[in-house]
Amino acid sequence: MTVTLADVAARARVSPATVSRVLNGNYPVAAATRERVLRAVDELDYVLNGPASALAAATSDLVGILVNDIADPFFGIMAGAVQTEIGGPGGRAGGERLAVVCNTGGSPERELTYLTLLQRQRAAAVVLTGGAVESPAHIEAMTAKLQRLTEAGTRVLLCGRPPVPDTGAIALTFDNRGGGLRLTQHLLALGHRRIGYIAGPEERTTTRHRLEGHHAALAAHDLAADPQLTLHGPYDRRSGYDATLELLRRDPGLTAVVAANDTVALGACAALRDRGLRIPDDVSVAGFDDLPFSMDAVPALTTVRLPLHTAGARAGRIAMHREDPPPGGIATVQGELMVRGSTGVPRVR
Amino acid sequence: MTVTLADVAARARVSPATVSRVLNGNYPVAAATRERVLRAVDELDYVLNGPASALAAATSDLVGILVNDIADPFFGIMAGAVQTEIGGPGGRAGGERLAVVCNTGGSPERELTYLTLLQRQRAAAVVLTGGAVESPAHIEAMTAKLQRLTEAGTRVLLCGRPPVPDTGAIALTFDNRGGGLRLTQHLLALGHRRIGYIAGPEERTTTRHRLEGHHAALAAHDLAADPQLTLHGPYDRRSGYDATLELLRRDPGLTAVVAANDTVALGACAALRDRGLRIPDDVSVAGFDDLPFSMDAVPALTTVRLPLHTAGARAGRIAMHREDPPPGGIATVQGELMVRGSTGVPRVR
DNA sequence: CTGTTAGCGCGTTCAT
DNA sequence: ATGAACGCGCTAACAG
Repeated sequence: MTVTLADVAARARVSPATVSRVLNGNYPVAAATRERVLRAVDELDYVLNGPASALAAATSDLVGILVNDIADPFFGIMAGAVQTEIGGPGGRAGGERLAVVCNTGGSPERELTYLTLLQRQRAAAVVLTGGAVESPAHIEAMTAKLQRLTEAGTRVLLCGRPPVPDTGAIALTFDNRGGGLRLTQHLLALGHRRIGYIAGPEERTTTRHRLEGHHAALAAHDLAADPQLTLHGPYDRRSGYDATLELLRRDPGLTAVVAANDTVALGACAALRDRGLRIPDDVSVAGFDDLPFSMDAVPALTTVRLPLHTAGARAGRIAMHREDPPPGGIATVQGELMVRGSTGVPRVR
Repeated sequence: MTVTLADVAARARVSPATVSRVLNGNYPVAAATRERVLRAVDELDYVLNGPASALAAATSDLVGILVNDIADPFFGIMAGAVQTEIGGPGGRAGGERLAVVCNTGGSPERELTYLTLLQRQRAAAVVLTGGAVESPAHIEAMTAKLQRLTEAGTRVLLCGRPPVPDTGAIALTFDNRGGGLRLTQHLLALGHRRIGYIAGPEERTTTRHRLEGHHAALAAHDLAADPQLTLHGPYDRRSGYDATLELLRRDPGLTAVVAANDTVALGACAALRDRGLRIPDDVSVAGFDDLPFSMDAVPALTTVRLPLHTAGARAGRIAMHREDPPPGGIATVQGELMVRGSTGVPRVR
């Protein structure tokens, strides 16, 4: 029924091994016979059997990419960058890798399950993006799983994620703490003192690090963070909207809101507008990530730009052994403070 | 080195066949022996070899999703919806499918190459999203390729894409024409007569259909489309920005701009603001798709909502045979006009 | 440079 | 309900 390598070999009057060599292009083959083989391939419309090939060669051309939410450009940009670098379709043969993008939805269980699935596929590499859940149980399970993967020869990259010690995983970590620090420094320098903070989901590294930066900036001004002015929520618009209303309720004298990311910040802006407050005249707003839409917000969003594309591309190259891993297997990637129209000096009262 | 099914069998003191049966859960196995097997699996940390399994069973648990740009939420939302429905990680065994998201970048060649790669992996299903390139050569190549795939037992879904006749592919098509029609009708009803149109890339079905709707609405008012007021460009902010400036140059009396999609519309808004024009007082702006950020634009964007999530989810279910295909294998999905603040009556001059 | 020979690890008959 | 044996389609030695 379906055409196999043997069929091609028969038609080209060569051995199956020769066909395999032509297709993989790893061994020398006479130009004439190669031509015959390729012609036979075309004539028969032959398509290599991936699973069989992977089984025999004990390798695979699959690369896994784990993301929290594929619909969020934060992850889409990184995933896209990884994919362009792992050697997507280009020339006729070889080196063509398929990216398996796995949506964990932020669930630790699904994260582990997907890793098992990728291990099952004998993936060539796995790139984990976004923050990690910090529960001890999950950390332990992840450590074991990543160990198993690297031992099996799968290259493991952590992109925008803290290192996982003793696993052989290579980490390109975002400096969320530093970014959060500079952002709040900026607000403090403008004169803000009563700053609301809409944090991300609890028990996640990204949330904690950004918040730590915020606290560090406050501490440098001898200010303590008011626990009443810190709310947690998911990375969506709704969270920013609701949290902002709640913050205003708790402290109507608020002059600035720092959001977990740009999407949340957009929700915050909407809530402020609905309350009749002007940005930044009445309340300043800051985001994080600098997603593409942030510069088109009105006013444009002050935020911390993360080099998502660059980091993803680098992760992809390292995964494919086309670039050396950073010394010690760990690199910290800095964010850049982007001051735009959504932040200004606090109103005088 | 690596643990195989035989190792598990030995430890559980059963035959490899029994282990296989336990793992796949398709044949009756005594509860006691099943327990022994599962214990052995855990103790040995056994992970099934996907390629070997796929080779022997001649099936795969991979599902391909083709998108133009994974960083664009338009595609991210659909891809995420497909993925939730194809049976991601859930219970212990079986039914766990991996979504292979392939970024074509809008290139016909890469689209075909990815399809070959997926065919090579013997993918269980393939979902193609977004518009199609309309060149005769590509249509012919696609027809052949999709035929080949469906013949090989791969379920092919077109999500937000026109049908490809004679291929067995199931199509859930967006009514881009109707959406474009209603959008321009809305502007005409407001009194606009000089409307600029920033179309998507040329030679694509989505671009053509939305434009056709625009023209149909104009024709219904006995208006002809001014070719000078239609510009083509990619689906990005920059295109909207540049095209808007060019449109204003060609016709400073313009009262409305219709954009290929919301992202382009955001660029258009930015250009208008930079020119000192108010929205919608001086110029109305309309987008398409209703991506999440569109309601947070200032003013909120008038646009056509496409049920991206719903359509993706349905495509996923049909792909997995969990829902019947539409009659004739073709369904048209309507968009909904969302009138918001970015459109209003034209200025009086 | 090319053909021959063995598996890769698993699913699936066929027996029992 | 379980075991034995074969083959899925391909790659990787090893000859020649």
